Amino acid sequence: MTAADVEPPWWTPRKTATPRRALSREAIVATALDVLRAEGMDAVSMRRVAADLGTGPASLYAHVAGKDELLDLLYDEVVGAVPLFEPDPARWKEQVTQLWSDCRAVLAGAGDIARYSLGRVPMGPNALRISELTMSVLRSGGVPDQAVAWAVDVVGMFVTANAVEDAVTADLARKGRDPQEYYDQVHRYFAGLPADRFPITAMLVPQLMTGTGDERFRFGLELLVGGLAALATEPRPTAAP
Amino acid sequence: MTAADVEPPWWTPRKTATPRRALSREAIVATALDVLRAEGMDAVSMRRVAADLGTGPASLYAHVAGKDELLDLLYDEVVGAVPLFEPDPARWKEQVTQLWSDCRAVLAGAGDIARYSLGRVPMGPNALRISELTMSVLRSGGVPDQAVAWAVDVVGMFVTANAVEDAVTADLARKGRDPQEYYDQVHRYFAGLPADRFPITAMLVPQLMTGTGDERFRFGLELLVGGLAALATEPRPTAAP
DNA sequence: TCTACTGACGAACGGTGTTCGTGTCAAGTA
DNA sequence: TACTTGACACGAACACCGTTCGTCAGTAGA
Repeated sequence: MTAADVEPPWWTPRKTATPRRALSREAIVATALDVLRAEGMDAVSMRRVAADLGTGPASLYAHVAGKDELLDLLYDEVVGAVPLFEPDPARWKEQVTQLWSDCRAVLAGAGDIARYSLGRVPMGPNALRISELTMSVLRSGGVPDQAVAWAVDVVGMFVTANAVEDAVTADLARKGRDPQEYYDQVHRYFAGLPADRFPITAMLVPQLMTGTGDERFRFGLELLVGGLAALATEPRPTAAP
Repeated sequence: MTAADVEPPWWTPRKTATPRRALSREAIVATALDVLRAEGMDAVSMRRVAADLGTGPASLYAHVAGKDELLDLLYDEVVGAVPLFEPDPARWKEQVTQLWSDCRAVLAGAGDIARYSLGRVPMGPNALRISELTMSVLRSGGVPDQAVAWAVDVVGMFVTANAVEDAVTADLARKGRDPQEYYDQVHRYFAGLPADRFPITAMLVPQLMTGTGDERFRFGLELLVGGLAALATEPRPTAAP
């Protein structure tokens, strides 16, 4: 983490720079990340993280204000893995699609932490860099400023919600249940619905059950990017002050 | 509830039709709904619902498989308040916009239960009727079947995610914190960001902070509906391709 | 060397979802 | 009418959770 000097004001600063023992904010976040990847959000508890560090839960509170702050830190650590790049106005549509797809992939690959970030607006340094890049790319494509600002919000929601859905099925798989079994159950349920009251649902069962999560994500992303492109005026030169 | 005969197969059926005492699945869901509206999702616990019914938590498990099932039932009860209507092909865009706005309003008005439904696909009878109507309206507008099927998923996510965000701020207000104070804090944070590393974020602070939740929702909805309209093949009464 | 401070941590508080075993009462049967 | 049956009610307990308090120990500064 090279940008730790940009932090929301409500993140409690480390009390001292020279911890006497091995415990530290970084070690706590790293341990929590291990637990998250291995067993999902439900397993990330203060007690569990403390136990993995060989101590008791009370020890964590010297470095982290509480579980909420730990999850904030954890989330920002996760999205730090999203690859950034230089905006290219000629390829702005491909670039936003790439960026948001990467976000989804990174989030879905780190357990169901996306679920936590849904309500709040992520404002850690890494999340901010992603927002900045998103807005930079959209602006270079000629999307109006107000649309750029709101698009970050809207698409952030969409990406997060999609990652949650992905993580839920991944969680299903980890907990031993076969996701295919679940989908089969849903399929049978749809197919058995009374066709007089749910005619279209019954008719569209094949279409409803088609498509991987990724295909559905691409579909929604195209709707959104297409809508933004329709709002764009002339592409403007590279972002200048 | 007039359509209780359409239920997902994993909802545990009531054990008997003649409960000996006042406890029943309906009474449990109704009590949970009261708690949800009054104090939000966090307050909806087995113990709390049981206490409000004048009994202990163990008593609920004869009527409900567990907390997950209770929340499933609760969610479907909530979305039962969304008003339905007859599809009119000439006004399909206004109709979907209306329907999804109503969904958001109903969800946001019932605490933060939207948070729960994010991962799973809602399949209660009331949620199914909304899906059916959505697909009916989209199809009447000439949207291709595959796009119709996926749109239900995508827009469902969008609406739910939006309702969650609304509910979070509403929850903030209920818990005594002034939401304006929070927004001011965010405003100051954005305004204080180093302009050399976050030039666009700094530049767009006014646009980022503008707009009510409803305005932002409308913006995203227009992007999605516009994208769907662009996919429509049938001769459409309104705009031309 | 002494003092002040701060991180570590055992113990406990009040909460959660869920299960077990037992009690109790209403309906069905003889 | 008397008896049996079985579903519902529910107290108690289990295994967790986040968080706080008070104490202890060891280091940094005077």
